Amino acid sequence: MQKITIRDVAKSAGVSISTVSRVLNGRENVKEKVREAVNKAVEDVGYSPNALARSLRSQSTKTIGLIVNNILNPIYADIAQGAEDTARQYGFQLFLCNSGANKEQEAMYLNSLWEKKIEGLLIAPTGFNETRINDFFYANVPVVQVDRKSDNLQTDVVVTNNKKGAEQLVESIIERGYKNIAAIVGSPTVTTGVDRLSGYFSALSNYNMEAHFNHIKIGNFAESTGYEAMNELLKTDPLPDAVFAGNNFMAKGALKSIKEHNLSIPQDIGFAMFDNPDWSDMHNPPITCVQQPNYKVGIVAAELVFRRLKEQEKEWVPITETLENKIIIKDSV
Amino acid sequence: MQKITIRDVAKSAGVSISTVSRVLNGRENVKEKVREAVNKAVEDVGYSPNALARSLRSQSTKTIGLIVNNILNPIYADIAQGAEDTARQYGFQLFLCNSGANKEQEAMYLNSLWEKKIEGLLIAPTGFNETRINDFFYANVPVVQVDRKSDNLQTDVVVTNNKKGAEQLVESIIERGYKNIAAIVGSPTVTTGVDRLSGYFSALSNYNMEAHFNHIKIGNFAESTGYEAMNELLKTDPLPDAVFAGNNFMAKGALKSIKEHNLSIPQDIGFAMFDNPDWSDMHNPPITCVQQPNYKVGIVAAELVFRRLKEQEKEWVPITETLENKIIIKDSV
DNA sequence: CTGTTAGCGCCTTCAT
DNA sequence: ATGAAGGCGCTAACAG
Repeated sequence: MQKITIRDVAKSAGVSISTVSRVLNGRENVKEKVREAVNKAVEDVGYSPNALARSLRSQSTKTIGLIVNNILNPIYADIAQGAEDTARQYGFQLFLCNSGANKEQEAMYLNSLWEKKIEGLLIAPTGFNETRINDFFYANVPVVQVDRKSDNLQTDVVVTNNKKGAEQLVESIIERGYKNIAAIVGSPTVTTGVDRLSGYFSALSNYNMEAHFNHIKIGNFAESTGYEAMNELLKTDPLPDAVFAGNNFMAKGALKSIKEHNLSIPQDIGFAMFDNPDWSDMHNPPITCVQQPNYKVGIVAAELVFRRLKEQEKEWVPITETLENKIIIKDSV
Repeated sequence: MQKITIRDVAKSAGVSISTVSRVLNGRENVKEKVREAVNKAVEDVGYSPNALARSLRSQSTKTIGLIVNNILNPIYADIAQGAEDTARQYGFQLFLCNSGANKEQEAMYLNSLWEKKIEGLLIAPTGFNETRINDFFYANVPVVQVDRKSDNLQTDVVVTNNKKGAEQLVESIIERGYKNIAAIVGSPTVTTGVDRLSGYFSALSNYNMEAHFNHIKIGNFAESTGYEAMNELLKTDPLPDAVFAGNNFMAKGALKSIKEHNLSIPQDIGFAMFDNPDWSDMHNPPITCVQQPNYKVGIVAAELVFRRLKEQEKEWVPITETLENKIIIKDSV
C-alpha cells in the first residue's frame, strides 16, 4: 500500500497539513500562492488521498451498492450500466455485486456493503434477506429494489409493468388466431414471476378464453427449466398451438426443445417471450417479445437514491416507479 | 451511517475495547467466559465492524479490483464471475468496474481503486493508462491483464490463444473449399485484434493462399463497425465467398448486413467467428466459432493475484498464461 | 488566512 | 489474560 501521506505534501510545500487538506478539498480561504505551492507539492511527491482515512473521518464514502441477481443475465448488465452512469454523474461510485440468486451470497454481500459503509443500496432481492436489507433502511441508507420486488420490504421500488407487458403480448398472440396458448413462467415468489403469469390470465380472460390446466408451467427463470417445461408441454393433450415464455433464459430452453422436436415457428407453434435479448433477432424467425427499459430502470433507481439522500429529513413514503414496456411484433406468431 | 462501535460492545460486556478486538479477530489469549460474554454483547447491541476503520488501521482491505472493457459483452461477465468466485474462496471481495472502453473512465477507476487501497488488480486495459497501471505494480500491488494485453505493461497476463484459435478457425473454412476468405478484425492496438488477424494470415499461408488486399477490414470490436465492414466487403471485386469475424459484436453486425443483402449462409457466403455467444446456436444456421474459456480466464487471473500476494518477497518475473480455445464446427461454413 | 488539536473506529504494542 | 495508550491518514473545529 501507498506510503505518501498528506504529511509529506505539507512538508514539501512548507505548510501545515490542514492547509493541504483545505486545498485538497477546494476550500476557498487559502491564499492563491499557497494553493499553487500545495498543488505543486502534490505533484512532486506523487500524492493521492487515502479514501479509507478520508471516509472514516468524514463519515461519507460516496459509494452506492448494487446487488444483482445474475450478472450473466444481460438485463442486469443494462441495469448496472444505467445505475453506474447515473452514480458517476453525482460523483458517486457503484459497487457492483452478484448474488447469483443465492441467498447466502446475497447475505454476504449485504454484510460486506454494510461494513464498507455504502450510502445507498440498489438490489434485485432473492427474497430471503429482508431483515438485513431493512437494517440499511433503518440506518437511513436509501434502499431501492430494482427489477423485482419482495413483499416484505417497505422500500422504494423500480420495476417495469410486468403484468401489462405480458397481457399485451399474450393478447397479440390471441389476435393472430391461436387457441391453446401455454405459458412458461418463473417462480411466483417474485413479482417477475407472478405478475407475468397474472398478465397471461388477464389476456385470456379479456378474450373469454381459459387456460388449459396443464398448459401452465412454472420454472425458475433458468434455461433448463424452460427446456423441461417445453418438453412437458409437447406431451399434453390437447397440444398447445402457441407458447408464452416468461423470460429470456426459459425462452432459450423452450426454443431448444421446439427445435429438437422439429416443429417450425410460427406454423406448428407460435412463440413469444418476455425480454428482448440480442439473439431474438438472430433467431429464425425473429421472436415477438416484450422489451423492458432496463437501462432506464438503472437510471431511475439510482436517481431515487440520490433524491432520498438529498431529502433525508423529510417524511418518507415508499415510492414505486413502474416503467412501461414495449411490445415488439416480429415473425414468431 | 452506523453508530454502534466496538466501544458499545465493550461497555455492554464490561470489558475493555482491546479485549473485544481480540475476540473479534479470533485471538487465542482470551478466557473462554469473557469470549462468550463479548460475543453475546455483540449480538445484544447489534454490532458489526467498520471496514473503513479496520482497513485503515490494519493496512489491508481484502479487496481486489477488476476493470473490464465492456460489461455488456458476455465474455466479461463470464470473466467477472470466475474472478469473483475465486476471490470469495480466498476471503477477498471483488470490486467490479466498467471502463466502457473509455480511457478517461478507465483512469477514473484506476484512481478510485488506488485510493480505496485494493490489494490486487485485474484489468482488460484500453491501452491508454499504462503509467497509472504501473503505479500499482511499483507499489507491490499485483496486476494481471486479462483477455487482452498492452505491450507497454510488464505485468502478469492471462489470455487465450487468439492466434491459434483464429488460425484453426480459418483453416476449417479453407478446408471446406472456400477460396476468397475475408476478415473483419478489431483494432491491432490490442492483442485480441492483432493476434486474430495474424492467425488469419497464418491459415492462408499454410494453404498457400493469399489475402485479397481489400478483403481485410479493421473495425473496433463494436457491432456497427462489423456491419459497415460487411457492407464494404460486399462491394468488392472479387466478392469474398466467406468471412471470418473477429469477435461476437462485429459478427452480429456483419450478419445483419448479410441478411439485408439476402445472402444465405453457407451457400452464398460462409461465415465463422471468434466467441461463442448464446445467439450463435439460435442463428440459422448456427455459426461455426471459437469458444474461449472465459470463466477460466477469470479464475486463473485471480489465482495469479493471490499467488503473488503470498510470494511477495520472492523475485518476480512476469508470467503469461495462455489458455487454449476450442473450435466448434457448426453449419455456417 | 493558517496552524494546532482532537478525534473518526479500530488494532496492537506495552505494561500489568 | 486484560487494559491503557498510541496512531493508521484525514477533516474540521478552534484559535490566532
